[in-house]
Amino acid sequence: MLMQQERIENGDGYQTVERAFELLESLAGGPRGVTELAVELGLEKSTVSRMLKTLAGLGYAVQPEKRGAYQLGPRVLYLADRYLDANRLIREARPVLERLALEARASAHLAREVGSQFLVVAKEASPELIQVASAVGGSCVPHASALGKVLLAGMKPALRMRWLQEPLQRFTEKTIVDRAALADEFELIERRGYALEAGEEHLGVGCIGAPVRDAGGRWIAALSISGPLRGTPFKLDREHIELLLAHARALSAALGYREAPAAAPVG
Amino acid sequence: MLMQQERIENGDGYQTVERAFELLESLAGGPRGVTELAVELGLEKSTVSRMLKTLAGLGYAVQPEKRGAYQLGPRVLYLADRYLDANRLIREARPVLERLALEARASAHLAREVGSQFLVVAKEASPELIQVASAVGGSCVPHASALGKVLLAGMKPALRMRWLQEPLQRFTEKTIVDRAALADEFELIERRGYALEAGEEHLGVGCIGAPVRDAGGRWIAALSISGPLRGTPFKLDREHIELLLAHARALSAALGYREAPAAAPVG
DNA sequence: CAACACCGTTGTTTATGAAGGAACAATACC
DNA sequence: GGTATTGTTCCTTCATAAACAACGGTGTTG
Repeated sequence: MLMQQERIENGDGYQTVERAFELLESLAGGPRGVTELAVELGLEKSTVSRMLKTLAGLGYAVQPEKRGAYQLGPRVLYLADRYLDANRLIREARPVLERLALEARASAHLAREVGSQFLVVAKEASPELIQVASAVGGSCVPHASALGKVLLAGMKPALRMRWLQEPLQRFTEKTIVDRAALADEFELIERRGYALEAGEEHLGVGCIGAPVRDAGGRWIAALSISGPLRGTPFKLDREHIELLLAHARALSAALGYREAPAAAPVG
Repeated sequence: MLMQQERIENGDGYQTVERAFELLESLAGGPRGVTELAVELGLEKSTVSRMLKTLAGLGYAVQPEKRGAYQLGPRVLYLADRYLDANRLIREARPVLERLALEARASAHLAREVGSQFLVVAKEASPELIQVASAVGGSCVPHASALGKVLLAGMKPALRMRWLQEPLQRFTEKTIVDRAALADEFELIERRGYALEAGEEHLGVGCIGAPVRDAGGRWIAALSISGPLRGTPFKLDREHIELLLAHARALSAALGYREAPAAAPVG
Protein backbone atom coordinates (compact mmCIF):
# COMPACT_ATOMS: atom_id res chain seq x y z
CA MET A 1 0.00 0.00 0.00
CA LEU A 2 1.40 3.32 -1.03
CA MET A 3 1.54 5.84 1.74
CA GLN A 4 1.88 9.17 0.09
CA GLN A 5 1.07 10.95 3.31
CA GLU A 6 3.54 11.32 6.13
CA ARG A 7 3.52 8.43 8.56
CA ILE A 8 5.06 9.94 11.62
CA GLU A 9 4.02 7.96 14.67
CA ASN A 10 3.94 4.40 13.47
CA GLY A 11 6.09 2.83 16.15
CA ASP A 12 3.56 0.11 16.63
CA GLY A 13 -0.17 -0.15 16.79
CA TYR A 14 -2.38 -1.36 14.03
CA GLN A 15 -2.74 1.36 11.47
CA THR A 16 -6.03 0.01 10.18
CA VAL A 17 -7.56 -0.16 13.61
CA GLU A 18 -6.40 3.33 14.46
CA ARG A 19 -7.98 4.62 11.28
CA ALA A 20 -11.21 2.82 12.03
CA PHE A 21 -11.50 4.57 15.36
CA GLU A 22 -10.48 7.91 13.91
CA LEU A 23 -13.33 7.48 11.50
CA LEU A 24 -15.71 6.49 14.26
CA GLU A 25 -14.76 9.48 16.35
CA SER A 26 -15.32 11.73 13.38
CA LEU A 27 -18.76 10.23 12.97
CA ALA A 28 -19.38 11.02 16.61
CA GLY A 29 -19.51 14.66 15.57
CA GLY A 30 -22.57 14.06 13.42
CA PRO A 31 -23.51 12.50 10.09
CA ARG A 32 -20.69 12.56 7.55
CA GLY A 33 -20.32 11.61 3.93
CA VAL A 34 -17.59 9.39 2.56
CA THR A 35 -15.88 12.11 0.57
CA GLU A 36 -16.06 14.53 3.47
CA LEU A 37 -14.43 12.05 5.83
CA ALA A 38 -11.79 11.12 3.27
CA VAL A 39 -10.72 14.75 2.99
CA GLU A 40 -10.87 15.29 6.75
CA LEU A 41 -8.65 12.36 7.57
CA GLY A 42 -6.49 12.48 4.46
CA LEU A 43 -7.53 9.04 3.25
CA GLU A 44 -8.70 7.63 -0.01
CA LYS A 45 -12.42 7.63 -0.71
CA SER A 46 -12.39 3.92 -1.39
CA THR A 47 -10.67 3.22 1.91
CA VAL A 48 -13.22 5.23 3.82
CA SER A 49 -16.14 3.66 1.98
CA ARG A 50 -14.96 0.13 2.69
CA MET A 51 -14.10 0.94 6.28
CA LEU A 52 -17.52 2.42 6.92
CA LYS A 53 -19.12 -0.63 5.41
CA THR A 54 -17.16 -2.78 7.81
CA LEU A 55 -18.18 -0.61 10.75
CA ALA A 56 -21.77 -0.65 9.55
CA GLY A 57 -21.69 -4.42 9.33
CA LEU A 58 -20.66 -4.52 12.95
CA GLY A 59 -23.32 -2.00 13.99
CA TYR A 60 -20.91 0.76 15.01
CA ALA A 61 -21.99 2.89 12.08
CA VAL A 62 -25.21 3.10 10.13
CA GLN A 63 -26.07 4.36 6.71
CA PRO A 64 -29.69 5.51 6.99
CA GLU A 65 -30.21 5.47 3.26
CA LYS A 66 -28.47 3.70 0.41
CA ARG A 67 -25.68 5.71 -1.13
CA GLY A 68 -26.06 8.32 1.59
CA ALA A 69 -24.04 9.67 4.50
CA TYR A 70 -23.09 7.59 7.51
CA GLN A 71 -23.56 8.14 11.21
CA LEU A 72 -22.69 6.52 14.49
CA GLY A 73 -24.43 3.20 15.12
CA PRO A 74 -26.15 1.92 18.25
CA ARG A 75 -23.59 -0.77 18.99
CA VAL A 76 -21.52 1.86 20.75
CA LEU A 77 -24.19 1.77 23.43
CA TYR A 78 -23.48 -1.87 24.13
CA LEU A 79 -19.84 -1.25 24.97
CA ALA A 80 -20.65 1.74 27.16
CA ASP A 81 -23.38 -0.18 28.94
CA ARG A 82 -20.98 -2.98 29.77
CA TYR A 83 -18.33 -0.51 30.87
CA LEU A 84 -20.76 1.11 33.26
CA ASP A 85 -21.86 -2.28 34.56
CA ALA A 86 -18.29 -2.94 35.61
CA ASN A 87 -17.76 0.45 37.19
CA ARG A 88 -19.69 0.90 40.35
CA LEU A 89 -18.27 4.38 40.83
CA ILE A 90 -19.83 5.72 37.66
CA ARG A 91 -23.08 3.90 38.17
CA GLU A 92 -23.49 5.38 41.61
CA ALA A 93 -22.34 8.78 40.42
CA ARG A 94 -24.95 9.31 37.73
CA PRO A 95 -27.88 10.28 39.95
CA VAL A 96 -25.57 12.35 42.15
CA LEU A 97 -24.34 14.28 39.10
CA GLU A 98 -27.90 14.93 37.98
CA ARG A 99 -28.97 16.38 41.31
CA LEU A 100 -25.75 18.32 41.73
CA ALA A 101 -25.95 19.99 38.33
CA LEU A 102 -29.54 20.95 38.92
CA GLU A 103 -29.02 22.36 42.40
CA ALA A 104 -25.76 24.15 41.63
CA ARG A 105 -26.97 25.33 38.23
CA ALA A 106 -23.57 24.38 36.85
CA SER A 107 -21.97 21.55 34.90
CA ALA A 108 -21.04 18.58 37.05
CA HIS A 109 -18.17 16.23 36.25
CA LEU A 110 -16.62 13.11 37.65
CA ALA A 111 -12.99 12.30 36.87
CA ARG A 112 -10.57 9.58 37.81
CA GLU A 113 -7.17 8.23 36.96
CA VAL A 114 -7.26 5.75 34.09
CA GLY A 115 -4.06 4.37 32.70
CA SER A 116 -1.78 7.36 32.66
CA GLN A 117 -4.39 10.06 32.31
CA PHE A 118 -7.00 11.88 34.31
CA LEU A 119 -10.26 11.30 32.48
CA VAL A 120 -13.75 12.68 32.76
CA VAL A 121 -15.80 9.50 33.14
CA ALA A 122 -19.24 11.01 33.67
CA LYS A 123 -20.91 14.38 33.39
CA GLU A 124 -24.17 16.19 33.64
CA ALA A 125 -24.58 19.39 31.68
CA SER A 126 -25.59 22.59 33.40
CA PRO A 127 -29.28 23.49 33.25
CA GLU A 128 -28.17 27.01 32.32
CA LEU A 129 -28.07 28.08 28.69
CA ILE A 130 -24.48 29.23 29.06
CA GLN A 131 -22.21 26.38 30.05
CA VAL A 132 -18.69 25.16 29.64
CA ALA A 133 -18.16 22.61 26.89
CA SER A 134 -16.80 19.25 27.89
CA ALA A 135 -17.00 15.65 26.81
CA VAL A 136 -17.11 12.36 28.60
CA GLY A 137 -13.96 10.43 27.84
CA GLY A 138 -11.85 13.57 27.58
CA SER A 139 -8.80 14.14 29.71
CA CYS A 140 -8.23 16.90 32.22
CA VAL A 141 -5.10 18.84 33.01
CA PRO A 142 -3.44 17.68 36.24
CA HIS A 143 -2.07 21.00 37.49
CA ALA A 144 -4.58 23.51 36.17
CA SER A 145 -8.03 22.07 36.81
CA ALA A 146 -9.89 21.53 40.05
CA LEU A 147 -10.45 17.88 39.08
CA GLY A 148 -6.79 17.31 38.37
CA LYS A 149 -5.62 19.08 41.50
CA VAL A 150 -7.94 17.03 43.70
CA LEU A 151 -6.73 13.78 42.13
CA LEU A 152 -3.11 14.82 42.61
CA ALA A 153 -3.70 15.99 46.17
CA GLY A 154 -5.11 12.58 47.05
CA MET A 155 -1.98 10.74 45.91
CA LYS A 156 1.09 9.82 47.87
CA PRO A 157 3.73 12.48 47.16
CA ALA A 158 5.99 9.95 45.43
CA LEU A 159 3.29 9.05 42.91
CA ARG A 160 2.33 12.66 42.51
CA MET A 161 5.87 13.47 41.39
CA ARG A 162 5.53 11.20 38.39
CA TRP A 163 2.61 13.29 37.17
CA LEU A 164 4.49 16.54 37.52
CA GLN A 165 7.75 15.51 35.90
CA GLU A 166 7.08 17.16 32.60
CA PRO A 167 7.25 20.95 32.40
CA LEU A 168 4.06 22.54 33.70
CA GLN A 169 2.28 24.18 30.82
CA ARG A 170 1.01 27.73 31.34
CA PHE A 171 -2.53 28.22 30.02
CA THR A 172 -3.35 31.64 31.45
CA GLU A 173 -1.62 34.14 33.69
CA LYS A 174 -3.33 32.44 36.64
CA THR A 175 -1.94 28.96 35.96
CA ILE A 176 0.28 27.78 38.80
CA VAL A 177 3.54 26.66 37.24
CA ASP A 178 5.78 27.09 40.25
CA ARG A 179 6.40 23.72 41.91
CA ALA A 180 6.68 25.10 45.42
CA ALA A 181 3.41 26.99 45.03
CA LEU A 182 1.77 23.82 43.71
CA ALA A 183 3.01 21.84 46.71
CA ASP A 184 1.40 24.41 49.02
CA GLU A 185 -1.77 24.15 46.95
CA PHE A 186 -1.94 20.38 47.40
CA GLU A 187 -1.38 20.73 51.11
CA LEU A 188 -4.24 23.24 51.28
CA ILE A 189 -6.57 21.04 49.24
CA GLU A 190 -5.86 18.01 51.40
CA ARG A 191 -6.47 19.99 54.60
CA ARG A 192 -9.65 21.73 53.42
CA GLY A 193 -11.01 18.76 51.50
CA TYR A 194 -11.79 20.69 48.33
CA ALA A 195 -10.04 22.54 45.52
CA LEU A 196 -10.76 25.85 43.87
CA GLU A 197 -9.76 26.91 40.41
CA ALA A 198 -10.47 30.30 38.88
CA GLY A 199 -9.28 30.82 35.34
CA GLU A 200 -6.16 28.72 35.71
CA GLU A 201 -6.98 26.70 32.60
CA HIS A 202 -9.40 28.97 30.75
CA LEU A 203 -9.95 32.60 31.60
CA GLY A 204 -13.43 33.32 32.82
CA VAL A 205 -14.16 29.75 33.82
CA GLY A 206 -14.17 28.56 37.41
CA CYS A 207 -14.40 25.19 39.04
CA ILE A 208 -14.74 23.61 42.48
CA GLY A 209 -13.50 20.07 43.01
CA ALA A 210 -13.99 17.62 45.84
CA PRO A 211 -12.70 14.12 46.49
CA VAL A 212 -14.77 10.95 46.29
CA ARG A 213 -13.65 8.32 48.79
CA ASP A 214 -13.87 4.56 48.62
CA ALA A 215 -14.66 2.35 51.60
CA GLY A 216 -11.05 2.62 52.73
CA GLY A 217 -11.10 6.41 52.67
CA ARG A 218 -8.79 6.70 49.66
CA TRP A 219 -9.43 9.54 47.22
CA ILE A 220 -10.32 7.50 44.15
CA ALA A 221 -12.08 10.12 42.07
CA ALA A 222 -12.96 13.78 41.91
CA LEU A 223 -16.35 15.44 41.64
CA SER A 224 -16.67 18.98 40.38
CA ILE A 225 -18.99 21.78 39.43
CA SER A 226 -17.86 24.35 36.94
CA GLY A 227 -19.18 27.21 34.94
CA PRO A 228 -18.55 30.70 33.61
CA LEU A 229 -17.53 33.11 36.37
CA ARG A 230 -20.01 35.66 35.04
CA GLY A 231 -23.46 35.40 33.58
CA THR A 232 -24.83 32.41 35.48
CA PRO A 233 -25.78 31.74 39.11
CA PHE A 234 -22.58 29.72 39.55
CA LYS A 235 -20.03 31.24 41.89
CA LEU A 236 -16.95 30.07 43.77
CA ASP A 237 -18.62 30.82 47.10
CA ARG A 238 -19.21 29.03 50.37
CA GLU A 239 -22.72 27.98 49.35
CA HIS A 240 -21.54 26.16 46.24
CA ILE A 241 -18.60 24.59 48.05
CA GLU A 242 -20.90 23.17 50.72
CA LEU A 243 -23.31 21.91 48.09
CA LEU A 244 -20.54 20.11 46.23
CA LEU A 245 -19.08 18.66 49.42
CA ALA A 246 -22.47 17.33 50.48
CA HIS A 247 -22.90 15.48 47.21
CA ALA A 248 -19.32 14.22 47.22
CA ARG A 249 -19.91 12.86 50.72
CA ALA A 250 -23.14 11.21 49.56
CA LEU A 251 -21.33 9.52 46.69
CA SER A 252 -18.52 8.37 48.98
CA ALA A 253 -21.12 6.98 51.35
CA ALA A 254 -22.75 5.09 48.49
CA LEU A 255 -19.37 3.51 47.83
CA GLY A 256 -19.12 2.33 51.39
CA TYR A 257 -17.13 5.12 53.02
CA ARG A 258 -18.03 5.75 56.63
CA GLU A 259 -16.97 9.12 57.91
CA ALA A 260 -15.00 9.17 61.10
CA PRO A 261 -17.33 10.22 63.92
CA ALA A 262 -16.80 13.85 64.80
CA ALA A 263 -14.44 14.28 67.73
CA ALA A 264 -16.36 14.86 70.91
CA PRO A 265 -16.31 18.57 71.73
CA VAL A 266 -13.77 19.36 74.37
CA GLY A 267 -15.12 20.34 77.76
CA MET B 1 -0.20 -13.94 6.65
CA LEU B 2 -1.11 -17.56 6.96
CA MET B 3 -4.71 -18.20 7.72
CA GLN B 4 -4.83 -21.71 9.04
CA GLN B 5 -8.32 -21.17 10.33
CA GLU B 6 -11.37 -21.24 8.11
CA ARG B 7 -12.19 -17.89 6.58
CA ILE B 8 -15.81 -18.30 5.68
CA GLU B 9 -17.42 -14.89 5.42
CA ASN B 10 -14.70 -12.76 3.93
CA GLY B 11 -16.67 -11.17 1.11
CA ASP B 12 -15.42 -7.78 2.15
CA GLY B 13 -14.94 -5.93 5.38
CA TYR B 14 -11.64 -5.23 6.99
CA GLN B 15 -10.50 -8.34 8.78
CA THR B 16 -8.30 -6.42 11.19
CA VAL B 17 -11.07 -4.06 12.17
CA GLU B 18 -13.53 -6.89 12.64
CA ARG B 19 -11.06 -8.64 14.90
CA ALA B 20 -10.46 -5.49 16.88
CA PHE B 21 -14.15 -5.17 17.64
CA GLU B 22 -14.52 -8.86 18.38
CA LEU B 23 -11.78 -8.39 20.91
CA LEU B 24 -13.44 -5.31 22.35
CA GLU B 25 -16.75 -7.07 22.70
CA SER B 26 -15.07 -9.92 24.46
CA LEU B 27 -13.53 -7.45 26.85
CA ALA B 28 -17.00 -6.09 27.46
CA GLY B 29 -17.69 -9.33 29.31
CA GLY B 30 -15.11 -8.50 31.93
CA PRO B 31 -11.34 -8.43 32.34
CA ARG B 32 -9.56 -10.91 30.09
CA GLY B 33 -6.00 -12.02 29.62
CA VAL B 34 -4.19 -12.12 26.29
CA THR B 35 -3.92 -15.91 26.17
CA GLU B 36 -7.55 -16.33 27.19
CA LEU B 37 -8.71 -14.05 24.41
CA ALA B 38 -6.43 -15.68 21.88
CA VAL B 39 -7.97 -19.07 22.60
CA GLU B 40 -11.50 -17.68 22.65
CA LEU B 41 -11.20 -16.01 19.27
CA GLY B 42 -8.83 -18.49 17.70
CA LEU B 43 -6.07 -15.95 17.16
CA GLU B 44 -2.39 -15.87 17.84
CA LYS B 45 -1.25 -14.54 21.21
CA SER B 46 1.01 -12.05 19.52
CA THR B 47 -1.84 -10.71 17.43
CA VAL B 48 -4.05 -10.24 20.45
CA SER B 49 -1.29 -8.61 22.46
CA ARG B 50 -0.54 -6.08 19.73
CA MET B 51 -4.19 -5.40 19.07
CA LEU B 52 -4.89 -4.75 22.72
CA LYS B 53 -1.96 -2.41 22.88
CA THR B 54 -3.41 -0.49 19.96
CA LEU B 55 -6.83 -0.35 21.60
CA ALA B 56 -5.23 0.69 24.87
CA GLY B 57 -3.36 3.47 23.11
CA LEU B 58 -6.67 4.77 21.84
CA GLY B 59 -8.32 4.46 25.25
CA TYR B 60 -10.79 1.76 24.29
CA ALA B 61 -9.01 -0.77 26.45
CA VAL B 62 -6.89 -0.44 29.57
CA GLN B 63 -4.33 -2.62 31.20
CA PRO B 64 -4.59 -1.77 34.90
CA GLU B 65 -1.21 -3.25 35.69
CA LYS B 66 1.85 -3.98 33.61
CA ARG B 67 1.87 -7.48 32.15
CA GLY B 68 -1.64 -8.05 33.45
CA ALA B 69 -5.08 -8.63 31.99
CA TYR B 70 -6.92 -6.03 29.95
CA GLN B 71 -10.36 -4.55 30.31
CA LEU B 72 -12.64 -2.14 28.54
CA GLY B 73 -11.46 1.46 28.50
CA PRO B 74 -13.38 4.65 29.18
CA ARG B 75 -13.22 5.94 25.63
CA VAL B 76 -16.26 3.81 24.86
CA LEU B 77 -18.19 6.29 26.97
CA TYR B 78 -17.31 9.09 24.60
CA LEU B 79 -18.87 7.39 21.60
CA ALA B 80 -21.99 6.45 23.52
CA ASP B 81 -22.30 9.96 24.90
CA ARG B 82 -22.19 11.43 21.42
CA TYR B 83 -24.64 8.87 20.12
CA LEU B 84 -27.09 9.79 22.83
CA ASP B 85 -26.60 13.48 22.15
CA ALA B 86 -27.78 12.90 18.61
CA ASN B 87 -30.75 10.76 19.59
CA ARG B 88 -33.47 12.69 21.28
CA LEU B 89 -35.62 9.59 21.59
CA ILE B 90 -33.14 7.79 23.82
CA ARG B 91 -32.30 10.87 25.82
CA GLU B 92 -35.94 11.45 26.63
CA ALA B 93 -36.52 7.77 27.25
CA ARG B 94 -33.95 7.27 29.98
CA PRO B 95 -35.90 8.83 32.88
CA VAL B 96 -39.09 7.20 31.64
CA LEU B 97 -37.43 3.78 31.67
CA GLU B 98 -36.15 4.34 35.19
CA ARG B 99 -39.56 5.19 36.57
CA LEU B 100 -41.29 2.47 34.58
CA ALA B 101 -38.95 -0.29 35.77
CA LEU B 102 -39.33 0.82 39.36
CA GLU B 103 -43.12 1.08 39.29
CA ALA B 104 -43.72 -2.08 37.29
CA ARG B 105 -41.01 -4.02 39.16
CA ALA B 106 -39.91 -5.41 35.81
CA SER B 107 -37.20 -4.80 33.23
CA ALA B 108 -37.98 -1.93 30.88
CA HIS B 109 -36.70 -1.75 27.31
CA LEU B 110 -36.82 0.63 24.40
CA ALA B 111 -36.33 -0.70 20.88
CA ARG B 112 -36.37 0.76 17.41
CA GLU B 113 -35.54 -0.07 13.85
CA VAL B 114 -31.89 0.58 12.98
CA GLY B 115 -30.57 -0.39 9.62
CA SER B 116 -32.17 -3.74 8.98
CA GLN B 117 -32.63 -4.83 12.56
CA PHE B 118 -34.80 -4.18 15.55
CA LEU B 119 -32.43 -3.12 18.30
CA VAL B 120 -32.74 -2.51 22.01
CA VAL B 121 -31.39 1.01 22.33
CA ALA B 122 -31.99 1.61 26.04
CA LYS B 123 -32.93 -0.39 29.07
CA GLU B 124 -33.43 -0.25 32.79
CA ALA B 125 -33.00 -3.44 34.77
CA SER B 126 -35.76 -4.69 37.01
CA PRO B 127 -35.45 -3.83 40.69
CA GLU B 128 -36.32 -7.47 41.41
CA LEU B 129 -33.58 -9.98 42.06
CA ILE B 130 -34.96 -12.31 39.41
CA GLN B 131 -34.96 -10.64 36.01
CA VAL B 132 -34.60 -11.45 32.37
CA ALA B 133 -31.15 -10.97 30.91
CA SER B 134 -30.79 -8.50 28.09
CA ALA B 135 -28.27 -6.10 26.68
CA VAL B 136 -28.41 -2.68 25.14
CA GLY B 137 -27.39 -2.92 21.51
CA GLY B 138 -28.82 -6.40 21.12
CA SER B 139 -31.42 -7.22 18.53
CA CYS B 140 -34.94 -8.48 19.13
CA VAL B 141 -36.95 -11.00 17.19
CA PRO B 142 -39.57 -9.38 14.97
CA HIS B 143 -42.33 -11.96 15.20
CA ALA B 144 -41.85 -13.40 18.67
CA SER B 145 -41.27 -10.48 21.01
CA ALA B 146 -43.62 -7.76 22.16
CA LEU B 147 -41.10 -5.14 21.05
CA GLY B 148 -40.79 -6.65 17.60
CA LYS B 149 -44.51 -7.10 17.16
CA VAL B 150 -45.22 -3.50 18.10
CA LEU B 151 -42.61 -2.23 15.66
CA LEU B 152 -44.04 -4.40 12.89
CA ALA B 153 -47.63 -3.43 13.71
CA GLY B 154 -46.71 0.22 13.31
CA MET B 155 -45.40 -0.25 9.76
CA LYS B 156 -47.21 0.00 6.50
CA PRO B 157 -48.14 -3.56 5.44
CA ALA B 158 -45.84 -3.38 2.41
CA LEU B 159 -42.80 -2.64 4.55
CA ARG B 160 -43.85 -5.20 7.12
CA MET B 161 -43.78 -7.89 4.43
CA ARG B 162 -40.06 -7.34 3.89
CA TRP B 163 -39.43 -8.21 7.53
CA LEU B 164 -41.44 -11.40 7.34
CA GLN B 165 -40.06 -12.79 4.09
CA GLU B 166 -37.73 -15.27 5.69
CA PRO B 167 -39.25 -18.36 7.31
CA LEU B 168 -40.60 -17.60 10.76
CA GLN B 169 -38.46 -19.38 13.29
CA ARG B 170 -40.27 -21.32 16.01
CA PHE B 171 -38.75 -20.74 19.47
CA THR B 172 -41.38 -22.38 21.67
CA GLU B 173 -44.73 -24.06 21.15
CA LYS B 174 -46.35 -20.65 21.65
CA THR B 175 -44.45 -18.90 18.86
CA ILE B 176 -46.80 -17.66 16.16
CA VAL B 177 -45.44 -18.96 12.87
CA ASP B 178 -48.65 -18.90 10.86
CA ARG B 179 -48.75 -15.83 8.65
CA ALA B 180 -52.52 -15.41 8.79
CA ALA B 181 -52.47 -15.62 12.58
CA LEU B 182 -49.69 -13.04 12.66
CA ALA B 183 -51.68 -10.69 10.44
CA ASP B 184 -54.58 -10.92 12.88
CA GLU B 185 -52.14 -10.26 15.71
CA PHE B 186 -50.88 -7.06 14.08
CA GLU B 187 -54.41 -5.90 13.49
CA LEU B 188 -55.22 -6.49 17.16
CA ILE B 189 -52.08 -4.69 18.35
CA GLU B 190 -52.80 -1.69 16.18
CA ARG B 191 -56.40 -1.50 17.42
CA ARG B 192 -55.64 -1.98 21.11
CA GLY B 193 -52.43 0.04 21.06
CA TYR B 194 -50.32 -2.53 22.84
CA ALA B 195 -48.90 -6.02 22.38
CA LEU B 196 -48.76 -9.02 24.66
CA GLU B 197 -46.28 -11.84 24.51
CA ALA B 198 -46.29 -14.84 26.82
CA GLY B 199 -43.57 -17.39 26.26
CA GLU B 200 -43.45 -16.96 22.51
CA GLU B 201 -39.71 -16.44 22.52
CA HIS B 202 -38.66 -17.98 25.85
CA LEU B 203 -40.91 -20.17 27.94
CA GLY B 204 -41.79 -18.63 31.26
CA VAL B 205 -40.99 -15.08 30.18
CA GLY B 206 -43.67 -12.53 29.38
CA CYS B 207 -43.61 -9.07 27.92
CA ILE B 208 -45.94 -6.16 27.24
CA GLY B 209 -45.07 -3.71 24.47
CA ALA B 210 -46.46 -0.31 23.57
CA PRO B 211 -45.71 2.13 20.77
CA VAL B 212 -43.84 5.41 21.15
CA ARG B 213 -45.09 8.06 18.77
CA ASP B 214 -43.29 11.02 17.24
CA ALA B 215 -44.87 14.43 16.71
CA GLY B 216 -46.54 13.12 13.57
CA GLY B 217 -48.10 10.19 15.37
CA ARG B 218 -45.93 7.58 13.67
CA TRP B 219 -44.88 4.57 15.72
CA ILE B 220 -41.14 5.15 15.79
CA ALA B 221 -40.14 2.95 18.70
CA ALA B 222 -41.46 0.42 21.16
CA LEU B 223 -41.41 0.51 24.95
CA SER B 224 -41.78 -2.66 26.95
CA ILE B 225 -41.78 -4.24 30.38
CA SER B 226 -40.87 -7.86 30.75
CA GLY B 227 -40.11 -10.41 33.37
CA PRO B 228 -40.54 -13.98 34.52
CA LEU B 229 -44.19 -15.03 34.54
CA ARG B 230 -43.76 -16.54 38.01
CA GLY B 231 -41.80 -15.48 41.03
CA THR B 232 -41.99 -11.69 40.73
CA PRO B 233 -44.77 -9.09 41.00
CA PHE B 234 -44.77 -8.74 37.22
CA LYS B 235 -47.92 -10.00 35.49
CA LEU B 236 -49.53 -9.59 32.09
CA ASP B 237 -52.55 -7.92 33.69
CA ARG B 238 -54.59 -4.80 33.15
CA GLU B 239 -52.68 -2.91 35.84
CA HIS B 240 -49.32 -3.42 34.18
CA ILE B 241 -50.71 -2.68 30.72
CA GLU B 242 -52.11 0.63 31.91
CA LEU B 243 -48.85 1.49 33.65
CA LEU B 244 -46.85 0.82 30.49
CA LEU B 245 -49.30 2.74 28.31
CA ALA B 246 -49.15 5.74 30.62
CA HIS B 247 -45.35 5.89 30.37
CA ALA B 248 -45.38 5.30 26.63
CA ARG B 249 -47.80 8.20 26.27
CA ALA B 250 -45.58 10.37 28.46
CA LEU B 251 -42.57 9.58 26.28
CA SER B 252 -44.54 10.27 23.11
CA ALA B 253 -45.64 13.57 24.58
CA ALA B 254 -42.03 14.46 25.35
CA LEU B 255 -41.28 13.89 21.68
CA GLY B 256 -44.00 16.32 20.65
CA TYR B 257 -46.93 14.00 20.08
CA ARG B 258 -50.29 15.55 20.90
CA GLU B 259 -53.05 13.04 21.46
CA ALA B 260 -56.24 13.56 19.54
CA PRO B 261 -58.88 14.97 21.89
CA ALA B 262 -61.30 12.27 23.02
CA ALA B 263 -64.50 12.22 20.96
CA ALA B 264 -67.37 13.93 22.73
CA PRO B 265 -69.67 11.33 24.25
CA VAL B 266 -72.77 10.80 22.18
CA GLY B 267 -76.08 12.05 23.59
C1' DC C 1 -34.28 17.12 -21.65
C1' DA C 2 -29.58 16.34 -22.11
C1' DA C 3 -25.17 17.48 -20.13
C1' DC C 4 -22.87 17.96 -16.15
C1' DA C 5 -21.09 17.57 -11.53
C1' DC C 6 -21.06 15.07 -7.55
C1' DC C 7 -21.52 11.24 -4.60
C1' DG C 8 -20.76 6.50 -2.83
C1' DT C 9 -19.32 2.03 -4.65
C1' DT C 10 -16.49 -1.47 -6.83
C1' DG C 11 -12.56 -3.67 -9.74
C1' DT C 12 -7.63 -4.40 -10.03
C1' DT C 13 -2.88 -4.15 -8.80
C1' DT C 14 1.02 -3.91 -5.74
C1' DA C 15 4.09 -3.62 -1.73
C1' DT C 16 3.09 -2.84 2.83
C1' DG C 17 1.83 -4.00 7.11
C1' DA C 18 -0.44 -7.57 9.76
C1' DA C 19 -0.21 -12.62 11.07
C1' DG C 20 2.53 -16.43 12.42
C1' DG C 21 5.79 -18.85 15.03
C1' DA C 22 9.24 -19.04 18.34
C1' DA C 23 12.10 -17.08 21.68
C1' DC C 24 12.00 -13.81 25.54
C1' DA C 25 11.05 -11.73 30.12
C1' DA C 26 8.30 -11.56 34.25
C1' DT C 27 5.36 -13.53 37.65
C1' DA C 28 3.12 -16.92 40.48
C1' DC C 29 3.09 -21.43 42.13
C1' DC C 30 4.40 -25.33 43.78
C1' DG D 1 14.79 -23.08 43.09
C1' DG D 2 12.62 -25.14 39.50
C1' DT D 3 8.47 -25.03 36.63
C1' DA D 4 4.45 -23.59 34.45
C1' DT D 5 2.08 -19.74 32.76
C1' DT D 6 1.67 -15.05 31.66
C1' DG D 7 2.24 -11.03 28.43
C1' DT D 8 5.77 -9.15 25.12
C1' DT D 9 9.02 -8.86 21.30
C1' DC D 10 11.72 -10.46 17.07
C1' DC D 11 11.77 -11.59 12.48
C1' DT D 12 10.17 -13.50 8.35
C1' DT D 13 6.54 -14.04 4.87
C1' DC D 14 2.65 -13.38 2.07
C1' DA D 15 -2.20 -12.13 2.47
C1' DT D 16 -4.34 -7.86 2.99
C1' DA D 17 -5.33 -3.13 2.91
C1' DA D 18 -4.27 1.16 0.19
C1' DA D 19 -4.16 3.38 -4.12
C1' DC D 20 -6.10 4.59 -8.39
C1' DA D 21 -9.36 4.55 -11.84
C1' DA D 22 -13.60 3.40 -13.66
C1' DC D 23 -18.54 2.72 -12.58
C1' DG D 24 -23.49 3.67 -11.64
C1' DG D 25 -26.40 6.34 -9.36
C1' DT D 26 -28.84 11.25 -8.14
C1' DG D 27 -29.74 15.78 -8.35
C1' DT D 28 -28.90 20.11 -10.68
C1' DT D 29 -28.40 23.28 -14.46
C1' DG D 30 -28.14 25.34 -18.78
